[in-house]
Amino acid sequence: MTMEYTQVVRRPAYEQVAEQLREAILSGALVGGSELPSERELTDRFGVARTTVREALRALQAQGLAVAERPTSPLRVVHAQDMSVGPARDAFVHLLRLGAVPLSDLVELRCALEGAAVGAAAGRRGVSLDAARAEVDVMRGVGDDLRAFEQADVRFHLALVAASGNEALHLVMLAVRDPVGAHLHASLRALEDPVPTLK
Amino acid sequence: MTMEYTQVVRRPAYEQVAEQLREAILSGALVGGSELPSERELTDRFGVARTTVREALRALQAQGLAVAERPTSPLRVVHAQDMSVGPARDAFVHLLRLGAVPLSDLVELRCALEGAAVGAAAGRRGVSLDAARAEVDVMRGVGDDLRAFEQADVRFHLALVAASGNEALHLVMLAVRDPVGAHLHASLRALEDPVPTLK
DNA sequence: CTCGCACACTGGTCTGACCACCAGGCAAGC
DNA sequence: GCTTGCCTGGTGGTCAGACCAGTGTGCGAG
Repeated sequence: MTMEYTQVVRRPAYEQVAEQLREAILSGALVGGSELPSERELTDRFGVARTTVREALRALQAQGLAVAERPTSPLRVVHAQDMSVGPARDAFVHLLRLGAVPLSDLVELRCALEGAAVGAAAGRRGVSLDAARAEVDVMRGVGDDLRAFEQADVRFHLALVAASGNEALHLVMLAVRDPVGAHLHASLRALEDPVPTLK
Repeated sequence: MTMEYTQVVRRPAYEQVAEQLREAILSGALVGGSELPSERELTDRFGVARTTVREALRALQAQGLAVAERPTSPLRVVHAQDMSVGPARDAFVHLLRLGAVPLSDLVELRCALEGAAVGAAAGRRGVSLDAARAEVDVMRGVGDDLRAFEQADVRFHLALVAASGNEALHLVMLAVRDPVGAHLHASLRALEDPVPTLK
């Protein structure tokens, strides 16, 4: 018979440790807000060296699943509600800076988000759009101050999605805000200072 | 006079190393697809121990900025076009599993995305919606097979955003797809197997 | 021209040590 | 009583040095 062979997989130990810890956090076995076991204890539990454990922890940290209040203090499991922005936003920032996504696409995405937000907000009772309206007034009043206009604009977008009560919309808007803002800033600077600051 | 004090900041070395490498990648100083310097060389360049360098590399890896083709092979700087899905999708998966974002919100987000996608696709010439239409036909034909229906549905959503040519829409849709799919699967399984598999 | 071995890399892992920092306990001082 | 100050144990941060297992390369033997 023809034997079925499978690819040999060699996964580094630090990855396996990270994987197990990640699963423990996502499954709720490690409660949000609580302290992770100390590095030395994890060393014992997993039967690997401390360096290995530390590499795994750095990965979890980069993904936002573990956070350190202060440097030199034990890592804590992230709280569900704190989790939101960090990693997702970073991912968008990276994508934009790498040029994988044009700015115009992001703006279009933002439009889509807020269209949906308005719809969702309209369907909820007791929702106040005052915050959003206030920003519109600000924008009307700033005149030629492009920066003030832009900032009010950003707050307007956020106020809209916040009113919708949709966490996912809010989150993506938050993630999109910084990259878009950074690009706008760069564009404004280029307008005001025709000579680019070449290194 | 009252002296102005500022908080003392202590940033770990591994973080500073990661920061510098991150900036080098995002700024293009390290070209996408090229190999990162070896750990030992980075050790010399940054003047830190190899363990420190490795912790920094694990962080970059977790963020998707550096990738290893095989384990035990040098890390490569991520290609802009490859960057897209990984980290952002992971972030959504984590958010959903942590319960920070209800599934309904994600579905609503998906609706918004594809509304925008249809609009964008309509504005482009030479765009074919055939792929999307085909999936609709599939969904019409599957009858009671919920799984097949669901898979066609996912492909339909993706085909729509792909037709729009908007990278940002496409990206977010990709990021949302897996988490939504996983939850739907779990729900389906719960329907078919009324007795939850308690540990 | 090819085969095969040695060598020079790479990342992966471990050991064991030292440091700075922080919190708790506890005793000496007010 | 309360404060002050020290000591101590535990934490993360960092280091140097070592070994291993893979991998690619080049050079010499056949």
